[in-house]
Order: sequence, then structure tokens, then C-alpha cells
Amino acid sequence: MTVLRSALKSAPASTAGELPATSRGATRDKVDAAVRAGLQTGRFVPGKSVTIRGLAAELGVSPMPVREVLQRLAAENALEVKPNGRVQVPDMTPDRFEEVLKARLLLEPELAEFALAHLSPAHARELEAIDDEIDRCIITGDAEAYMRLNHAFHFLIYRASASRVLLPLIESLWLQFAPFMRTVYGRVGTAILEDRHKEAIRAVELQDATALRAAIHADIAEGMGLLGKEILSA
Amino acid sequence: MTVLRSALKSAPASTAGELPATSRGATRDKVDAAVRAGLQTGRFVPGKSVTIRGLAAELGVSPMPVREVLQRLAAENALEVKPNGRVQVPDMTPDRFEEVLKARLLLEPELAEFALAHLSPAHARELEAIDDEIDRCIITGDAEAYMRLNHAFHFLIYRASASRVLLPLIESLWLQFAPFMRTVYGRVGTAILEDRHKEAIRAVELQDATALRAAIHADIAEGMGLLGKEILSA
DNA sequence: GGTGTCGATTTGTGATCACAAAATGGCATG
DNA sequence: CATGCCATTTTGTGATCACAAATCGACACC
Repeated sequence: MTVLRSALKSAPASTAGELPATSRGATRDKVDAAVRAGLQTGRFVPGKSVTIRGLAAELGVSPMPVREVLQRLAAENALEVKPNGRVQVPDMTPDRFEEVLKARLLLEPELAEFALAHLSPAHARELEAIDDEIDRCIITGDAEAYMRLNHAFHFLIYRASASRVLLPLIESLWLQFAPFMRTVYGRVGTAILEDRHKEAIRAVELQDATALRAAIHADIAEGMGLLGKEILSA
Repeated sequence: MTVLRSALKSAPASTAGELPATSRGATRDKVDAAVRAGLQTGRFVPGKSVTIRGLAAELGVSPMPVREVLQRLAAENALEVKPNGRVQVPDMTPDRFEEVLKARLLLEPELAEFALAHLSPAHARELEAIDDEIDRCIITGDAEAYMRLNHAFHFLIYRASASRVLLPLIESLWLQFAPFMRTVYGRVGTAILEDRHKEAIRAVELQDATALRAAIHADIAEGMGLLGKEILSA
């Protein structure tokens, strides 16, 4: 039996040609990264139902790691398990949107200020590079790249805090509103986008906590407030 | 094969005598509830390693639902998956403690105020009943019951908000500090405990948002601030 | 007596399977 | 032509298995 199973297992592995680098939990990490990226970039749209077998086949893995990843993301409220067990990307509602906005305004300026002491001039230059790319994406209308870069900008700041509590909470929030924002950008385009990134960068350079808080707060309030009105018309 | 497996499956079921009521995901829910309760009541202590097979055997289920539950709780930062895949209850550090405290002070007064409009005089009476029991627990020194009731008190308020965003974040926070608090109570006893529950109840009765915020804020700051110093001596 | 090494055991991981519930679709009936 | 019903398919769930990595323990060697 053992030999037989080994033969079956090595067969698809040889076709894929990726025998090595199978460290602990590699498959699960791969699936996790794929789904998270899909949520952030809009591959998964609110209301879209995600099936275990479907994702497993798409990624060329067994249903097992997919099940665990879906459970994880459901626990983070990035996905929703319906009473019949089906998993889907939650729809956005006005109430939910307002709550996410409120939570972001409470937590993100706080963590940004906490991270400020760990942000060097080198970080400021990295932020500028990202922001330049963001400006390009707004012009070209590349909503997917915009979302990826905007995420990179904010989390370059937040991650500097080395937080193990606030940071996961904020990541959960981003996963909750990202799919919805993606659909909004798809509808209204990216031309109207404005941000307070340059103010934030200046605050980092000057190590000005108050200014950084204000920049992050305004960036969130304006960015989400601007597009939040869209959900009333939908 | 099918018949053979059915025989194998029905055998242990008949010994346990619980054929019915096997609705969707019942086993997983049972495991989930068991582990959550264990974390809240101190059955699981920081540093304690939790094994899949161990828990599965203890609860009389297969390793499968346990794996998913552990993944979920790890996603909520209630458990920690070490690089070798082992799962354990995270240790508390001064940094982590301070961050949890900060996050609670930001989120819980906010959600309490948001819930206030949904809190009726009947709720106030429920809160009073819980608080009476809490006072008894403080006297008798029943730390486990105290923690369960304190959780019930706060979440009776928070749950009234019908929040789908802030509430899960706060639940995650409680799961993070509960195991640690349990060990602290075990060391210093419950006699020194004080709370602002009566102020909170009065605020609910009067529908006074400012007073409720203040009561919740003070309850958290004093309750955790009082015991947080313990981690410096450990 | 301390230490390194090798074997046995424990444990997480990924895969496959059998089953039940739900969803889907076609078909017959009103 | 609409509608209710039934067979088929899809899908989630729980269980078991084979394997690999890690941990633990004993024994020999220095």
C-alpha cells in the first residue's frame, strides 16, 4: 500500500517538477497568499461564492489546505460562511461600511503614530517611491495596481511598529473592505482618487506624530468617505 | 466498501448513543466552543501547547475538525502556530499587554456607546443580575466564574449593537488576554478586584452615552492596569 | 559523568474517501 | 406556459491514511 501511494503521489509531482522546497505548511501558505491577493486585488467580488473543490482544482492542490485557509479567512471576517456551509465574499452594507470606516479611523492613526519612531529616512524614500507609482496608476486607471500599492504604502508604515495586536486587527479590516472598494473603482474609475500620502511622508521625515495622525486620518476619511456614497446608489 | 465503512461508522455512534442532531458543522462548532471556553476560563494557560490529536482524543472526535478550529483561533490571534507547526497559547509580554489595553480602550467604549440605543431597561436588569453574581464571585474567590461573568457583562452590552465589525475585533482581543488574566487571578486572588459595572448600569438606565463611555473606559483601564503590573514581576 | 548520536515516538500536513445535505436541472403535470 | 416534483450533480464534512519533520529517549562513547 505504501509503495502504491508513493507512486501515485510522485506522479503528479514529477509532472509539475517541484519536488524540493516543500517546507512546513508550504501548500497552505501558497493557498493563503493566493486567496488574500485575490481579495485585495478584486479577483473575488462581493457575493461571489468560493468553493473548496473549485479553489483546490484551480490551484492544483487537494481540498484540505483550502479548507483550512477558508476557515482562517472566515475567522478574520474576510469571508462569510453561510448557514449551509457555503463560503462567499460578504456583501457590503451601509452599516458595515460605516463600522469599518469608524474602526479604521480609531486604529490606523494610532498604529501609525506608534510606528513613527521606527520609521527612518530610508523608509520615507520607500514611501515616496510607492507614492510615485500610485500617482501613475491613478492616471493610467489601473485600479488593481492602485489597490496593491495603496496597501503597500499604509502597511509599510504600520509594519514598522512591529505590532502583534493592532496590526492584525487592521489587516482584518482591509480584507473586509478591499473587495468592495475594488468594485467601486471599477465603476467610477480612479481619476477622482486623492490621498494624503505626501503629507504623511513629510510627517515621517519630520517625525511629527500629530501631523502623521492627521494625514492618515484624513487619507482614510476622504478616501473612503468619497467612495462610500456609492453604496447608497447601488 | 461502502457498507463496510458504514458499519464502522455506526459502531462508535451507537456506543455513544448520539445518532440524531448532527446538523451542518455540529462537530466543528462543538470543538470550537470547547476551546474558546477553555481559553476564557483558564483551562488553557499561556505557553501550554495544544496538539491536534490530543484535543481530538479528549473530545472524542477526529483530528479533522480540530485542525480547522485551531486554524480559526490562530487567525484570531487566540492561539499561536510556531514555525514547526506546533500550536500553543501565546505568552503575554509587556508590549503585547500594553497594545491589547490600548486597543480595548479605543474600541470598547466606542461600541458601548453605539449599543446604548439598543439597550432597554430589561437589559439593565440583566446586567444588574450578572453584576450581583460577580460580586459574589469576588468574595468567594471563584476566578473562573468571575471571568465568565465579566465576559457576559461586557458582551451583553456589546452584542446589543448588532455590530459585525467591531464586535469580532473585540472578541479577538478578549481571547488574547483572557488566558493570561486567568493566571494572574490565580496568583493574586480576586479580592482586589474592582469594577465600574454599577456606573455602567446607571448610564444604561439613564441612556447617558458619555457616562457609559467613561464607565467602560475606567473599568478597562483600572481592571487591566491593576493587574498588568504583575507581568513586570514575573 | 557529561555528551553526542541513533532509533522510536509524536505530531502536523496533505491526500483521498464515504456520506449527507443542498443546489441544480429536467421533466411531467396542471 | 407556469409550477411542482424528482433525479442528478455539486459541495461541505468528518474520518482515515501515508509521509516527513521534529521531538524525545536511550545508549554508547569520550
